[in-house]
Amino acid sequence: MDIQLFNGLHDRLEIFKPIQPGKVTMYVCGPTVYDFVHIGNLRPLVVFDVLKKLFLALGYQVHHVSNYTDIDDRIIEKARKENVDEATIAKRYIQAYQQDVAKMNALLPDESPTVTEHLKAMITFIAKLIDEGFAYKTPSGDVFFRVNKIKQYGQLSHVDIHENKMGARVEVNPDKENPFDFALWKHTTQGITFEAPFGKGRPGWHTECVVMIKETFKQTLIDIHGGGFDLKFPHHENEMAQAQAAYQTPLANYWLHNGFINLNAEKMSKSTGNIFLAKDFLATYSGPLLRYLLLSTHYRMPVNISQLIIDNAQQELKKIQTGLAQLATFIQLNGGNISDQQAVPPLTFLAALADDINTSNALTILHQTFKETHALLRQTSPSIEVLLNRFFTIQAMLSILGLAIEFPILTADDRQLYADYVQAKSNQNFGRSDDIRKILHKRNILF
RNA sequence: GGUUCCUUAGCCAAGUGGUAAGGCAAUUGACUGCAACUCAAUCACCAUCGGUUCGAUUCCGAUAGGAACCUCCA
Repeated sequence: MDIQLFNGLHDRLEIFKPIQPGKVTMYVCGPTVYDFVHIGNLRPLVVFDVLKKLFLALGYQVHHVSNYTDIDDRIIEKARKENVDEATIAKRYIQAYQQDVAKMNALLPDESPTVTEHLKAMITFIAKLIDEGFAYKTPSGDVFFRVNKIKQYGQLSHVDIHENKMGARVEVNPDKENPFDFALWKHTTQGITFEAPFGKGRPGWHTECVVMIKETFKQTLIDIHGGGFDLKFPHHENEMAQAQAAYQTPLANYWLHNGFINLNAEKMSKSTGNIFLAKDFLATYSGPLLRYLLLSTHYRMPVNISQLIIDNAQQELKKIQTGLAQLATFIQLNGGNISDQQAVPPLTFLAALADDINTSNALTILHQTFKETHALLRQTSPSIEVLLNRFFTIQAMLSILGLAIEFPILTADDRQLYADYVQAKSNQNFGRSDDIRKILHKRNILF
């Protein structure tokens, strides 16, 4: 099955062709660990997790890397404020992030490199760019990339370096040869600093991903590079420019960007306080709910979050939860054995996801399957074998979508209680049957 | 100013050059001891105005409204 992806490099849908047949190399820009992440930070996590699971389901071998930016001005600032070192801050928020990832039921990347681990390689990389004339040192000690040397610059984000509209909003550093030139190395004496042949300082953000890709994949060109839309410029454009300079490659063949999550129809922003931290959402609601919310919209479209929309999604998710629990219960009460079993999701389901990760359509197929299954359950004596088949099919779909939906595994006590319930009802002892019903309802067995 | 993008029923949302998937909510009916669950049925002139076309929600242009990026940002 062909996978079609919207490639931001060419702004069109393209059939995915891996560099090596059957293998996918995928790098997703990870969080800067200076604070707790908000729910928007979790969108790329979900999008690329589904894509990864699709690749795996289709038999690809996936090498997935996602970094932590652990050297950054905001981290340094926070460390100074709290009077601790930068590593303490980074460690704290990496741990917090990982807890969120676990709750979102996302597969961990195969590698999660950090800037501090790859500093030496970054310094070597920057030195090479200077040697080859792609970068220059300014009197103040910064090292800038020379965008004029890259004829493809602007390919990804459609910026025109000759238009020179930059500086309309921000004062341009007079040391820059071109306003679009960006820092590879910042000379500084504040916060954590590192020794380099071109001076004491710390690396700029855009270099880390280029270097980490080379270091982790041992390749200068990978298949997929992903991240949020806002990363397109300047971050990804600048990564690509460095790769063009150092490796003569565009760094990745497919550049994927997810849309934003808005809160009450406004961009999430710390300064305005319009922000929903992931840990708060996950504590108030659940991982599956956030997953469901994100999956119901195409990944390139914005998602708006409001109380109304959350409530709505909760209703929808409840249907799936109820449906799965009912199916699981019925099968077990009728002698079926629900144990782990491999099942293949419907072809239509995979095809939906293979069509530029159309999770919305994939959910439609999930809903259809539930509807058909409910119809089966209403029959007088449905085939357990057929129902089991349905159950595993649904499980396979949920697994790719990453929706961790719980269902009951009946204990002897559950079974006895259920038998009592049926008995009480047939004896028209409704007081007792209602009591038992309440217990079974709590156990996710009766509804 | 430059560059992207969006506008589909009360809500969420997919999609296509030949007259609109799916879900939630709602209404009606069935099932039930009563409920719940579930099932069935009902529920859209695809922002506006032009153009191209035998035919446009789908392509092109304009208008209105909204968003993002151009500065750290998922």
